[in-house]
Amino acid sequence: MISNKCKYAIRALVHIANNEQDDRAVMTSDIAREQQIPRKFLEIILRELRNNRILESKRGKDGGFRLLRAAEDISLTEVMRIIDGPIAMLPCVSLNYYRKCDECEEESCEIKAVFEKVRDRTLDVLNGQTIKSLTLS
Amino acid sequence: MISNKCKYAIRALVHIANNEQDDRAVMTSDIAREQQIPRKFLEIILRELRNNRILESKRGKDGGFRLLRAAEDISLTEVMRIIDGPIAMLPCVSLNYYRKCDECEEESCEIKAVFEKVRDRTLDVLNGQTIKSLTLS
DNA sequence: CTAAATACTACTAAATAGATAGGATATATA
DNA sequence: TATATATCCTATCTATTTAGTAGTATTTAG
Repeated sequence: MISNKCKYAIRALVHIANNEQDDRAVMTSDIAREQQIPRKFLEIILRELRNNRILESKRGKDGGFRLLRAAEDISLTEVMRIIDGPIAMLPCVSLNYYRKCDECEEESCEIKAVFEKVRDRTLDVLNGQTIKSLTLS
Repeated sequence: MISNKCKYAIRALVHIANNEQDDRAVMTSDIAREQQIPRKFLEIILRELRNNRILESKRGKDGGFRLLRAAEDISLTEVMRIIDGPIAMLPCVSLNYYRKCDECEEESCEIKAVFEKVRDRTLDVLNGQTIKSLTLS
């Protein structure tokens, strides 16, 4: 399962992509209202996306958030990894968050191969997806 | 990510499948030692698998656990669902643990379709796997 | 100056993960 | 029938993660 936080992050980014126009930033409170996301929690999420160079922010009146890159250059996997960490089902088959298992030798691990395949099929689907491909247009 | 508990469960079942012979039950302490799983934690896991009709147990001296069904009739997904619950990445695309999202209308949900595909590709891999297919032989 | 927005720090409550402790119960065998 | 040995069961524990909330500081357009 992905976390609620991650689902919120994706929905927020899609909302921003759908509502960015004329260089106007999109406000947290608008996203929160329309996407039904708790506002203060959303603040944390948007700041995290900004810290990871997915969004840029503008403070003060007429402030808000904008995509830092084009929507088609923000991949779904990048967002998921920022918010939830690894996508793989086992640490020892993770491409971006690899960690050796404590109790098994990898050469002889029976279950590793299966979860490598799961990872590959999962990424086959997710790698093609961007914030752009999730928007209405 | 699957939990450690789930990984332990899979490894324990594979161990039992590899070591069942002459109708002798396999003891918790043997599995714990050879698979490097904390013994008391493993007890809980094995009992849970017994309660879900994956294993049968025998108490007292010469006691232990045996597979209740043939190893090729115990699917990996069944074990994963018993221990960890849903396999899907969103409640609203889960086949066995479906739950509606609070904040989105499913007909117009942008992200649902992607995670349905991930679920299908994941199950393509996992459905073919059984405890038998993970054993040495 | 002021209203309105994000930034930041700190805190909280509930659930889950990953166990451990200790005693009750069953059973093979001497 | 006594005993050693195994599972069964209840309770408890600690740390981490999840999902937020509260309150204040800072920035900025007008």
